[in-house]
Amino acid sequence: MMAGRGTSRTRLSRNAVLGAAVALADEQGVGGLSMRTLAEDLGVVPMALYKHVSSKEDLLDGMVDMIVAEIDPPLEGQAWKTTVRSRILSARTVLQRHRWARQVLETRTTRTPAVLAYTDSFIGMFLDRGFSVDLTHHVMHALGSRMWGFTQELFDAPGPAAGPSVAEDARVDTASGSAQPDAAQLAELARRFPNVLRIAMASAHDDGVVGRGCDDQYEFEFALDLLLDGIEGLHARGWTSART
Amino acid sequence: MMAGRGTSRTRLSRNAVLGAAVALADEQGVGGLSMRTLAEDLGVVPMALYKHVSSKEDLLDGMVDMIVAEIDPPLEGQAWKTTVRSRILSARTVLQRHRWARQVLETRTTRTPAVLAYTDSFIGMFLDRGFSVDLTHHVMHALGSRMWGFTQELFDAPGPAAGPSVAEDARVDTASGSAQPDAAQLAELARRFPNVLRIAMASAHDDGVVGRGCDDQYEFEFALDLLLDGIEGLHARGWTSART
DNA sequence: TTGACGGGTGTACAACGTACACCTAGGGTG
DNA sequence: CACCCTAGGTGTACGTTGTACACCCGTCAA
Repeated sequence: MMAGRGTSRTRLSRNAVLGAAVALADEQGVGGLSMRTLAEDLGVVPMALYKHVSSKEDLLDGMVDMIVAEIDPPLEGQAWKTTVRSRILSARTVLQRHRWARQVLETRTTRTPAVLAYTDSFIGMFLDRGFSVDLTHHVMHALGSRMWGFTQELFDAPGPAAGPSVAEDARVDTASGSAQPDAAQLAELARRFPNVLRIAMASAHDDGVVGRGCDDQYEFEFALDLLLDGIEGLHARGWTSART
Repeated sequence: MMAGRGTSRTRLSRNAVLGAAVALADEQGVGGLSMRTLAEDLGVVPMALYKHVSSKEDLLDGMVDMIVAEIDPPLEGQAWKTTVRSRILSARTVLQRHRWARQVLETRTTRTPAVLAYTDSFIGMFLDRGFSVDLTHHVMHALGSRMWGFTQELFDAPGPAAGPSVAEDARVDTASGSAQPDAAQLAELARRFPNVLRIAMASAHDDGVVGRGCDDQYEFEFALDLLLDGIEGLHARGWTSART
């Protein structure tokens, strides 16, 4: 008796759990997503989830991975501007579809492989079209808040994510300091995320291609001035959005 | 016995509570801020806080108000660009000083009077320098993510915040729909936040000064294209940040 | 047949936000 | 002076959260 509940007792899986979590967050918001509500949603006891997800943090990381996968791949054979533009707009529609995502992303500290892969591909759209590493670096910072809020902490401590699934016990942990990634990890990193590495290397030593290393303040002002200069131009020529 | 704890038992106040909360969040992060830890910090029992703060939500709103007050007022008698630029940079240093703020702002739904006042003054920097309502509208959207993340939900449902202190039971509440602000509230609103109102009115009926009403998608693309055009220019002329 | 093991269960605990009843010090009024 | 009213701090208690730990069962390899 009490065998299942209507539907046949199909086994759970990490994907099933993540999928249900995303669906639940979509309709209830992130506030309505607890291990208990999610478990009930799956017709299972709360602790069952921990066989597929190591913690709620891990669950949220997995959910982010899922929606990152929804972002369209970059267009092929188009001008950089077209490609970047459509990619960003695709990311935006994904974030619109999952309105909890912005809030969740804001709290995430671990970069999972899926997120790194997206970032890497994103950087590639510039580098592959002949952008300099220097300019690409600044452009990524400028676009960050549009892509979504990954800002300064992108390039320091790239260690955490190397495994084929989710990093095991990886956590960035305030002031650990001793987490030096070993050579094997670095090599794996270089193979899978070459563009990230190029950018990271360039900003590591300030004698490199990038003028003054990675200065948050500078990055911020770079993006800001870009906006302001554009605005100034519109204002000067009496721009208006109306067809008039 | 147990009268106070070293220091004389000074009475609490809303400001004292908020100040302690900000200080605690500054050093512990928002995760380390609970009603219990905050109470202990103040040498008081948790429930005592509720005499000065109606809920934790209210506490967070108050904390936001506190740091908004730290942002410098706009410069007088300067070009709009100088004024806006320095104001945004001031806001940025405040957010750097209180690193929990970004995360908290992302979850806030109620706009308190202090926040509205800041926004209003911000809009004024453009309007007072001769910017059109139309352009100012779009510019505010474009700068939003830089100022901080108030985005589309700025202009719909302006009701909540009218009282001299914090709005009493105001909450935006999903799909309430029946919360029509009465005339008195509107008048008060118009008196204290005239610029907000002008922008809001303009986007309310699409025959107004703003071309197509307030279309989120359009706003997003507006800001995006501003950035992209600027980037394109830099790329074309081989821009680099190095002194070389 | 057996034994290991992947995966669902049950109980339990600490920490959270906060409702509710209570007590108490201090000050305005008779 | 006696009064009591009230602003503000206290104590207890409840429901909800994440999750540790022990358990148990169904499936498959040997």
